[in-house]
Parts: sequence; structure tokens; C-alpha cells
Amino acid sequence: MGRYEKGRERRAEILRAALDLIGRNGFRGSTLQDIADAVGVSKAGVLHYFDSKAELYAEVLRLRDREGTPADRPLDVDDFVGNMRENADVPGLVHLFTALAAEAVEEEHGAHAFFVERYADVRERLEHAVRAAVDDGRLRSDVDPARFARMLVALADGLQVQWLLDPSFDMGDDISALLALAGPVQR
Amino acid sequence: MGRYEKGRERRAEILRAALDLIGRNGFRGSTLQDIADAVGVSKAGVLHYFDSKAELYAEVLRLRDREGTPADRPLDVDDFVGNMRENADVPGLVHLFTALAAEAVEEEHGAHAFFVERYADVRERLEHAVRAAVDDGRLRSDVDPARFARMLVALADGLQVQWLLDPSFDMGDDISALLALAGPVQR
DNA sequence: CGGCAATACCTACCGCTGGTAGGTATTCTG
DNA sequence: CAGAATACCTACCAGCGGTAGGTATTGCCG
Repeated sequence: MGRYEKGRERRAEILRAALDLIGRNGFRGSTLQDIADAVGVSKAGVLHYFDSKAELYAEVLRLRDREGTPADRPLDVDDFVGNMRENADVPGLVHLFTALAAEAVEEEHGAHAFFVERYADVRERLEHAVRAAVDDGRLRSDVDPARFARMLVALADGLQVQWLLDPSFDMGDDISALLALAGPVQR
Repeated sequence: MGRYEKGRERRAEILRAALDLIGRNGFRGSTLQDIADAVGVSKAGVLHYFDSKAELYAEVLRLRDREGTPADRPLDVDDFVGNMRENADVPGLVHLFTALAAEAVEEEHGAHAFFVERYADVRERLEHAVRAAVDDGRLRSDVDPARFARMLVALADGLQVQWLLDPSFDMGDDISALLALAGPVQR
């Protein structure tokens, strides 16, 4: 199952082209043919590297994840706010993420495995970060880390949909608002 | 532009058939042809009543909204928790909602108008409910009603995606948790 | 009642999409 | 340098949402 070097390069080329196209035309307007043309390869050539379009898109998102925050870094709750603000610069990818996630809910979907893993991973890392914040006294002691992590992720996802429909608010502010509500009781 | 009686009945039949099919097969597995067959009409017959599949689906969701909570009733923040729990009984529709909403982000999409209106409406009604709760002292006075309404909706939408991927938690509990965080400061 | 516009709804067709079959050319390994 | 693995092509397919343009039916109005 190993790839030749030429193969690894092509694969990377395809992912990069897909990323570009999505950013430019949105992912609904990007077909396998478009991606193939952009790379200078046939449609079947693209499908030689990815079993389906959905899987290709999942890999695009995985690539983006890797290029963003390194997965091994601890991740703090406040990073989440920053991540959210950065997303405002790449609406195409945000759209891809939300739409694909909602589609991939079914087991047979080509991106299902990706989202299962990704949600589990993000939730777990966030849970640790929340627990740390609770221990530090930066979050109220009655905050349930697992639930709060799920809520943070859910809030982020939901805000993205509303923001795509009408980008007239700052998603980071709303995440901050949740963190503030869970902050230590003042007064 | 008025319809004959037969037309109005057919239209209703189609919507009901679509609703049924979605509940049974999920909406990804339901094509215009399937819906047409279920009603005993041709594909073109269906498209006589709806300009596109997306618009048909939007009408399905609109129907479901009307059959649920009456739109004129005031709506209280706690209703939201109950609504969320009810959704657990109709995963097909939940899937339709989240996936279509994420798709319909683009202006040209057949369901775009529906979601713009619906989000605006729900947010506004929720904002009033939040303001009332703040005035009653059931929510902290520093809660911004507009923002909090948006957050509630976002949390609900986001939870639905995670719940569809793994329905092992109660979405109502997480909504409650947000309301609790925004509740009056105790101790 | 009769006429006639609006509506209902069909068959046939279209372009495009993601995906497959099966071949040939290229790359690397022993 | 043999030969398996990989790269990647052309040709093809079924199914999809959607359109064109026709005929049959409905209901209103004089």
C-alpha cells in the first residue's frame, strides 16, 4: 500500500488544488472535474488517490487542521476564541466543514470516520483544557469538563452556520461570552 | 397564481410523503423520484409544485415548524429545552435541518430564504424570551439578550450534529446547562 | 349551460455528477 | 533487468435534479 514518490507529490498537489478551489469558488461549485483540471490530471486520476469526493474533502480538512494548530500542543480554552476569529478569513473552508459534518452523520458517508475521530479528539483535548482551567480557578468549580467541552464545540459549530448566513457579528465574542458565563463568580 | 383544490391537496400529499420518506430512509436516500413514486405522480408532477428539491425540503421543515409550536405563542426559554428533547424522536428531520441549513448558506440555494427568515424569527422570539427572563431575575442581569439568543440557537444546532454522530447524551441537558450558567448567581 | 383561461401533470429529454472497468505506461525493488 | 506495484488514462455508466412542451382537467364567468 506504499506510494511512490511521484504519487505522494501528486496527492499533495491535489489536496492543495482542492483547498485553493474551495477558497475561491466555494466547495459546492467545485467538482471532481474542476479539481482534476486544476492539477492537470483526469478525474479518474484524482480518484486513484481518494476513494470518493467526500473522502478527498475530509483529507482537505485534515490537512487544514495539521497546518493550523499542531495537534500535540496542549490547547487552552482561550485558543478556541482565537481559532474562531481566524476562521472568519476562510469562509469557504468553514462552509465545507459545517456542510460536510452535517452530511457525514451517516455511517456510510465517506467522511464519517473523519468527523467521528475529529470530534472525539477535539472534545478530549478541550476537556483537559477545561479541567485545567477549573483547577486554576479560571472557570467555576461546578463546570463539568466533558459537557462543557461538548458545549464549546457545539456553540462554535452553530455560530459558524449563522455567521455564514450573515457575517455581521464576531464569533469569537460569543465564545468568549460562554467562557465568561462559566468564569468565577464575581461580586 | 391561485391553486385549484386538487392542487392544494396534491401539494399537501407531496409534503407529507416527503416527511414520511425522510423519517424512514433519511433524506440523503430520498430522491425526487422516490417522493413522486410514494405519491403516485411523476417527478415533473412534483416539480410542478416546488421549484426545486431544496425548496421542497424547506417547505417540509416549514410544515414541521407549524405543526410543532404555534408561531404566535410567546415562547419561553425553557420551551427550548423541551423542543430539543422532542427532536431526539425525529433524527431524520434533525439531519435534514442541519444539513440543509449548512448547504443553504449560499444566496442562490433554494432553501436560503427559508433559513434566513427562520433564524431571524427564532432569534427574535428567543431574544424577547431572554429579556423577559432577565427582567424576572431568572437570568443574570448582565446577559445580553440578542447575543444570548444567538448562542442558544447555535448551541442547539451544534449539539444536533454531535448528537447525530453519537446519540449517547441528552441535548436538553446541555441546553439546560447553558441556562444554568446564565442563571442568577448563587452562594 | 358553454367557452376559455388557468392549472394539473405527463412523457421525453438534457447535462452534469460521482464513480467504475479495464487498459497501458511508469516507477521502484530485489 | 525482471516483474510487481503503482500511476493514470479513455471510455463508459446510472442516477440525479431539472426543463420543454405537450395534453387533460378544473373551475369561473357571461
